[in-house]
Amino acid sequence: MRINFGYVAMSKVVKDCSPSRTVTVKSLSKIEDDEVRLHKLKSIAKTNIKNTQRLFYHNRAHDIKVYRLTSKLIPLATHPITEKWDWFKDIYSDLKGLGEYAKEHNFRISAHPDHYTLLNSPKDEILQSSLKDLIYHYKIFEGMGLDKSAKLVLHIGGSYKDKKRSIERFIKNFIKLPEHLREIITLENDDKTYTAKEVLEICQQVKAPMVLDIHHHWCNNNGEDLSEYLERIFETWNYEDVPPKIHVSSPKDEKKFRNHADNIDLDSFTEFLEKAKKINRDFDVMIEAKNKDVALFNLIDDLKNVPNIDVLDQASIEY
DNA sequence: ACCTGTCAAGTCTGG
DNA sequence: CCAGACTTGACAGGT
Repeated sequence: MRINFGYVAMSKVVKDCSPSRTVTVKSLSKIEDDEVRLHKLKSIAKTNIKNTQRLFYHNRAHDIKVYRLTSKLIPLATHPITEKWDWFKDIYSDLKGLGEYAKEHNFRISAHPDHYTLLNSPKDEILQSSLKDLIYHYKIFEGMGLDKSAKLVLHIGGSYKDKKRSIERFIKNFIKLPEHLREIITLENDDKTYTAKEVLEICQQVKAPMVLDIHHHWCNNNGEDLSEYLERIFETWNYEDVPPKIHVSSPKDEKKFRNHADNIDLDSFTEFLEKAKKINRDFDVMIEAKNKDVALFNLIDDLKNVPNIDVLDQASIEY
């Protein structure tokens, strides 16, 4: 089975290449002239896209096919202060070029709306702003010309003191989403509230692919053994054009167990590979480590010394 | 050039 | 009921 590795948003190798530059609401509101204000937003957005393109060149040079876009590509895109700004029109040609490169090199693109995007909030205004955020991410993919193989990764949300009803509310709201949004959403287990088993059940019910986060599973489980669920988790991807994806990170330390370490611990990763071997199916690994792409290269280096593993190129292995 | 407090957003906990 | 933690890259103001 073949495993492709990727990383999140920014590189530790390419310098001065943030795709997430922004501006604060405070400093933006100090600008009186509308034109100057729009220019500020527009130039930050363009810089972010340009830097993402530079990261794409870097990814191409290092055989990296799996990449998560920053959610902050367009500064304050869903904030009321930019309401009058038609950002899509201003940067469409830049986005289009970015997407063409991604498609040309078969990149597998994803994005991860942050934890303020909550489809199961009991408050309608939170649901509405979450919807707005999903639409924002969709427009980025759309502008890039990506098809539904580009995925959004979401968590289920809060428990609101009644997990059962909160799951029901999630499902109700998820099903109501327009088709074009629903078909790009994948659901991930989190480190505090919704376990891998619970998310799997939701995924099966709403027919969404599940992204398994191994680190989150260690933080939050009811004693379930992953190997019992792995096959069914991967099966949620059966109708997709892309292989299943998992998230991999290592705990910072015993005390700050939920925090991400700089790099990936080899032993726990190979332990997972043993379990995955039984299913014998290709999958993608999103490395979520402080050292970003460097952590990916470090892990690949470590894997070179593991028996039965062939390192195919700088970012993929055969096992 | 470097340092430090602050930042759009929600939820949960502890006081 | 409210303040603070959560988490984290980047801004912004100061030196």
